Amino acid sequence: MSQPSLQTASEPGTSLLRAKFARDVLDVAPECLGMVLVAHTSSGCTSGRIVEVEAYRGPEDRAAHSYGGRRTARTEAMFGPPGHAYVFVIYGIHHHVNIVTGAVDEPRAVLIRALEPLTGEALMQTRRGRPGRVTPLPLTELCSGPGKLCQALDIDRRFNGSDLLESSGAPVERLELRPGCAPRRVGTSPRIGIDYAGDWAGKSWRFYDLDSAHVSRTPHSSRSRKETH
DNA sequence: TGAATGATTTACT
DNA sequence: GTAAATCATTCAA
Repeated sequence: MSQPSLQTASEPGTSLLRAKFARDVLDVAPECLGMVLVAHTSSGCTSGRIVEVEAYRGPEDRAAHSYGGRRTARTEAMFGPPGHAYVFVIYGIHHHVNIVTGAVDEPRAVLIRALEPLTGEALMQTRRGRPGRVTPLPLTELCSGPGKLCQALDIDRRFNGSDLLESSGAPVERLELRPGCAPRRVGTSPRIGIDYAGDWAGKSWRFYDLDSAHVSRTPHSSRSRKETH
């Protein structure tokens, strides 16, 4: 435990922060809680604090797209350097965004499942609004799911493979990950929507801020918890 | 070339 | 509680 946490990383460049993401995805995932995801797009800037994530652990994890080392056009970004984005489409409708972890050729990643909106709430409402809806969505419904937050922040595959840690010289449209404030208490649970993965579905590789009202769902009887300080 | 399948969300009963 | 929406991606042929 001699390594500083993601939250306290301060550096002129990005090499130190990137080194954090080069570690095992199971160590990195809970430390992503509290970090801030910022989306700079042509229509404006939106951001949110990460309050829920899941770890997908490369070739041995049957729930991961890279299970068995499957390296395809879709999963290519997961084999790239840590600190980059892996964005994919699910159900032909929704986008999901991950933070690539581990060394190059280790296809492991942290799925971002929920955010607490910080900036650009009006823009999020516009993007998340459905035709016919008159009243705005509750704040807790804007980014409380992996598909919802991608819609709110206008994240799609144009960000696939992009560097989340390098902001200088970046294109106008970019995704950025910044250090933030770690949660007081971290809850764990099995991952959502991967029942097909057999024994791997039982692993408690979902991590969330126990004190946040912005998680995608609060487990009915989750007793697993751990204090962070 | 074609069939099967989702790391989901939303609306509806 | 159940079901529809909707298509990129994968894999078999």
